[in-house]
Amino acid sequence: MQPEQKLLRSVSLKVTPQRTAILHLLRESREHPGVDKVHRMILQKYPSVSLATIYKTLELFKEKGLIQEVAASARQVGYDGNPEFHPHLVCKSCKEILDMPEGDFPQEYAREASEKYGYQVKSQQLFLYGLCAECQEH
Amino acid sequence: MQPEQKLLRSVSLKVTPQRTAILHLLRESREHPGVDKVHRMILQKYPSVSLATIYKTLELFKEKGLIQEVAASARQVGYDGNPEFHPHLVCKSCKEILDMPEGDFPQEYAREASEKYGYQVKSQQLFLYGLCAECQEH
DNA sequence: ATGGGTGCAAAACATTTGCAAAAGT
DNA sequence: ACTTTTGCAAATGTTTTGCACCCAT
Repeated sequence: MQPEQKLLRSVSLKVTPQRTAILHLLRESREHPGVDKVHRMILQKYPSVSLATIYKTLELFKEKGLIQEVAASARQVGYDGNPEFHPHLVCKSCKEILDMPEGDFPQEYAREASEKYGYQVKSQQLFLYGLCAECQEH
Repeated sequence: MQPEQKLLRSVSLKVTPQRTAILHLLRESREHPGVDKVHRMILQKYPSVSLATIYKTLELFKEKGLIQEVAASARQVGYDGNPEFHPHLVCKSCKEILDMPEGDFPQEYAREASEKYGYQVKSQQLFLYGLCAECQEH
């Protein structure tokens, strides 16, 4: 059985081809596509999937913790099939979002948030904005 | 002369009451209001300012580096009158975004991005999501 | 005087909703 | 059989645009 099907079951969601495909897509790809791009990619295999389903599915996956939403900016929101928190590199030119899986998140900020502000920190996001190697040359 | 007027001049923008008020608002407040909230706040002093002006002005200020856009999530985008990069605490319950000005940004990630991925890092954002002290009690 | 800025209304775009039919358990 | 999910179309919400008038320099 595909790992996506196991994952869907594990959060008590019904297994449908659409869901399996969307989850598979996000878990495989190094990209963090937005709603529209996910739709276009899914359309290649399932030509009748509607945009509304993509919206509903991504929201659901996010709630269930299967994926994470990556808001690099107001106009660039992507979805990451890896729900673990890891830094993201965002190229301002080509807009690609790259994972930087190495290195744990710094815990000192979470500790400071807790000690100084009484915050109960649940998750973190670190974005590094700049130019990727490719785009520096052009 | 108000510091906002100096700032506007320093980036060669004409000084208008609308711009002065918007910039002042963002620099004073601890909040990081979104487009709509900025509009409502400005409306109290200048009842005829249009939403379109708010959009145009915020975009312009961002380009000029007078403010920074803070995208805590796809549905929560705010504007911060302090363009320096500092960690942000985001309460998932009350949606408030709090600055955490203390502590420099970790440079190790930027260095790693540069060394391993050839990135030229221009800026960073760190978000800590959780519950603020207030919201933990309710 | 003139170039840039503003407000309005319309256009474009993005997201959400309700519902009937289809599919999963 | 029962419930959930899907796709459609409409509704809603958000952001952008073009343009005439106004204002800061």
